[in-house]
Amino acid sequence: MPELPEVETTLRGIKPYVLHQQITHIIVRHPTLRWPIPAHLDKKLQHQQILNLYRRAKYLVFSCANGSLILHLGMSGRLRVFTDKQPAQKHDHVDIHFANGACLRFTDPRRFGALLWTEEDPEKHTLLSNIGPEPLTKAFSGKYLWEKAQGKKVAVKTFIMNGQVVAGVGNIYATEALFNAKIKPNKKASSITLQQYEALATAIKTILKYAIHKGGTTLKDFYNSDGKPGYFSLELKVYGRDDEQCTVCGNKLKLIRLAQRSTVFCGVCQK
DNA sequence: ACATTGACCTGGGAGC
DNA sequence: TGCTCCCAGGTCAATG
Repeated sequence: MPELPEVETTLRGIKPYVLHQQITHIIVRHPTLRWPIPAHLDKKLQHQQILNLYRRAKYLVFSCANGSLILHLGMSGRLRVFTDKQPAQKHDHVDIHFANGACLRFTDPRRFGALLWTEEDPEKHTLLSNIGPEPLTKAFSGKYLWEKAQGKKVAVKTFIMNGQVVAGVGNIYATEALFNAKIKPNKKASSITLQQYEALATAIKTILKYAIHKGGTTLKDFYNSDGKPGYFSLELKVYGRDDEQCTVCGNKLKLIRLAQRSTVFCGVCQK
């Protein structure tokens, strides 16, 4: 499920219940995720306090005195907090229990998610060390994108979905941002002008902020909840709307595939 | 260095 | 009802 706004919303939802709390034990029911959960994770985490909890790209980092847990939700992962006993369902793979009685539960039907342990600076871990700037920081700008795109022949959509270019822009928000910036997704990255990249950087920031704002209204869904979080309350203008009419010009929206990902756009509005 | 494709998994919906 | 096929919000690893 998660794109950056959903991961950010998850972070904000669980933070009040787990930050500064001490772990009593963890239960691993299904250790084969994208990579195996380290066998010694329980021993490493036992009795540790969560000293810091933050998001980098779509990764969540739980820092303790002796190392850090790096967690990714993959395509279908969820985290929820329980304070009462809830029987584990089919895809509830990991529980992290805290001294305050809270249980942080990781659920992931497709098991593309990951829980890894590192004892170095998490930023130096191979998964995090080559990631581009966070899209909601000043370092991410139209000028940055334009400079980075020089000599790049990939489609502009594929370019902005590359985590080494910018962190955490997934298929939905890439598709939507390109529509808002009026850029055709299959154009070569190097052919996009500085002015267009400025519009694109602005569109990415605006839509991510808006989606996080929307997600913020559903924070309760991470606590003692069986229901699905309110992802996608966002009104999407093109994603998933192929063959429907463009909301701006009425033209029929087209579906193409770029780097094996569905891509919807308006052939009239996007140049 | 860059670009493309395969791989990892399960579930849900369309079509027959 | 049930089978087969295709698709899904990610991204690393291998290959050209």
